[in-house]
Amino acid sequence: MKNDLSKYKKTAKSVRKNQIRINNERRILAAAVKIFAGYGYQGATMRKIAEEAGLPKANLHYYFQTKEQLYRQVLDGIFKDWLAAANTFDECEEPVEALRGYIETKMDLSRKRPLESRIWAEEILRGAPLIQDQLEQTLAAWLDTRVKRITDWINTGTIQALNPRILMYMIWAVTQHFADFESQIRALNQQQNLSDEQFAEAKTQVVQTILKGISALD
Amino acid sequence: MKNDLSKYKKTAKSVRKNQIRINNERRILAAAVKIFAGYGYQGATMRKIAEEAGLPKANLHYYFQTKEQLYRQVLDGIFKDWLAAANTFDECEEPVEALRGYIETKMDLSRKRPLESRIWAEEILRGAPLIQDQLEQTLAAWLDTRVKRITDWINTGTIQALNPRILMYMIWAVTQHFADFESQIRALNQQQNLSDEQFAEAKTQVVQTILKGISALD
DNA sequence: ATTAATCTTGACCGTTCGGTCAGGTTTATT
DNA sequence: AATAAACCTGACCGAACGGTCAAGATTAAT
Repeated sequence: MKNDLSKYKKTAKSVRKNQIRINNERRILAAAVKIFAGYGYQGATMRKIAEEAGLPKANLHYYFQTKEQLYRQVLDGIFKDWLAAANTFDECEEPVEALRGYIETKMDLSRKRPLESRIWAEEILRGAPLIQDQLEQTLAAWLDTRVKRITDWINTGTIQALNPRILMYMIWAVTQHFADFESQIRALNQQQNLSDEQFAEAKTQVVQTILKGISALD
Repeated sequence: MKNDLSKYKKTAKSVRKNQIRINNERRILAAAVKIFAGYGYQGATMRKIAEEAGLPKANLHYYFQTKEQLYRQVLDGIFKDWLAAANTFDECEEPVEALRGYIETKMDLSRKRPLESRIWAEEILRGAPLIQDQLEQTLAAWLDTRVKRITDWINTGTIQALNPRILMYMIWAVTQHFADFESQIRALNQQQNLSDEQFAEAKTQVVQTILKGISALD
């Protein structure tokens, strides 16, 4: 019960966590993202994370009781980022701009946070043992709402008839591929990561191909 | 040196491996595919693979000296399947049918061999530590040749101008997504894997979207 | 200044890992 | 029938794992 948050209710000042705790939790989480992304859940060790964070291993267990709990918090952070990006889907009324904005946001996320994308991908690859509930509830609800929007577009003749779910799977697949398969792309690009120019070209082509593919352009 | 193959050169009959060896290697490899796909390289243990194969753990080490060597053979098998599928790209002269055939073959492979696709994906996710050479040589050479074909199509005006590499990345991303992210798709499909009908629909839509997206249709 | 709460950490623990090996059994060769 | 080659496996090993703990150091509250 060392980390029981109820202890903070005693004084008004400590309703907010101590600065020491805030700093160390942040350091540990940042290190955990790097190590989980680089080695996977099983391959990551508390020792490696501790080294990356510059703290003794026992200190990690003071802030996060178990490796699984630390991993869960990392996943929670990733899911929040994902949902924030997902909301860009609703910013435009019109299908072309809504889809373009969403695809571009997802591409930017892959570019800026590839480690998080890889942790997510590995979790799904392993059968989503820890996030199945979130997928079946939060993600499924999010998808259902967007499926309805796309269905409306189809019914009003704004875009061609298609299965909206499969469209979303395609968008997720392509955008996340640039983060998840980065090492393969690098091996096929003279052992160099995509430059900013190359990535910008990829982003444009992905948007164009998908929008054109569903007859939303021309 | 127990497994040194030179021992088979002694007699004409044993140039071919014994049936016992053939059978056991096959059993172990099949079990290894299941376990590596389900738990990842680090999460997979020789004990789990032995249980799945119905053999004592020490017997695995008789046929495959180390876990890494067993894993390498699994990866080699996957790469061979991948290359076989890749050759369907060259079966048609014409871009629409060449691309359609390749996309459909990749979709079928994801449907029939999802475990292998996931093992491959995890290896890439981890930075391709064991297959970097194959990516940089065999795969890069394969891609270069197909890039030239696509460039010819562009130059003759058969398809619109685009970056052929990015097109291939998109095809790989989308087709493999149906194997690699199966658990996510299941969570979004009432906890049911895609039925044959649903998968057939996905296959059609993926082909249509990509071909239309590069202005190869209509 | 004193006390209480929080933070820090080296040393340690039981478990499981990949891998080894001696010695027995089965199969192939002559 | 005898010999050799190949196969089988329970018991074992050192290393590394996640996690614990007591005791000291630091910070916050009074």
